[in-house]
Amino acid sequence: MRPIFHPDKADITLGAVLYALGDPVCLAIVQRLAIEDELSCAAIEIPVAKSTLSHHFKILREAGVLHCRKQGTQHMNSLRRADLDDRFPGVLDTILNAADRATRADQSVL
Amino acid sequence: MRPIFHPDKADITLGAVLYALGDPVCLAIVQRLAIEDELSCAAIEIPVAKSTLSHHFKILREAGVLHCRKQGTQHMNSLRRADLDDRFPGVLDTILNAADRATRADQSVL
DNA sequence: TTTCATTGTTCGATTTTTTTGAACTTTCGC
DNA sequence: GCGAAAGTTCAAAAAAATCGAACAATGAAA
Repeated sequence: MRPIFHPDKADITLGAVLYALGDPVCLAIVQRLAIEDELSCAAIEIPVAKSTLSHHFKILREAGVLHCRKQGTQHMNSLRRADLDDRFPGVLDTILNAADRATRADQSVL
Repeated sequence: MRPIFHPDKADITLGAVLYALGDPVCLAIVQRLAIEDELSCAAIEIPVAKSTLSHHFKILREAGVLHCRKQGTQHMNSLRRADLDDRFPGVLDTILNAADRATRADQSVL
């Protein structure tokens, strides 16, 4: 069981973050995490295979978008809000804002 | 020669915009357009095949990120800043801002 | 008006990426 | 220990990106 990798704040690249947010599954995960604070992988109801979801969480984690800690058999995920805001001010917030409005307007990103 | 399709402002979706911006080639195009105002496809020096570039411009255009008008044999492209800002306030600006800072820090998105 | 060069699109093939189910690991509760 | 729950890994299948070649459209040159 090797430790879970997280990039240093300074190593977070805009390209990786945008690539992640550009994926509808990842964006949906981020949207949920924006509300729920901390979630296990299983807690996110998205119609994709377990292995696919696992892959997307890895993308987000390695991009520096979320932090993951093990708790028993679960992986608890949370947004790295402070790090992202420090590195790319406003980016996450404006996107979440827009996503939220789009969702309310019944135009889900999925 | 069929007319060039552009989505109405109201039909621009965040998903499509983020998908486009999440692609390094598209992001590079948008970055250039943020500075240059209007550019032909050929004016953008990016190391991809002509047909690939054409494809990326189409992605951006159909996502509502840029507008394209024909001028002779050329296709002149420009950002749909007002429409994007109206629909998703701050999103384009903060991303361009972050991209610009990343570029200056020699961490090109390409 | 007949070339000819320029600009960009379209098409089919190739390569790359994404998605998936099955098998596996880890951890906890019984 | 045994079995269930939560994720990961792996190899195969499906989907998407990339490319070169052929094509269309326009303007310029002859």
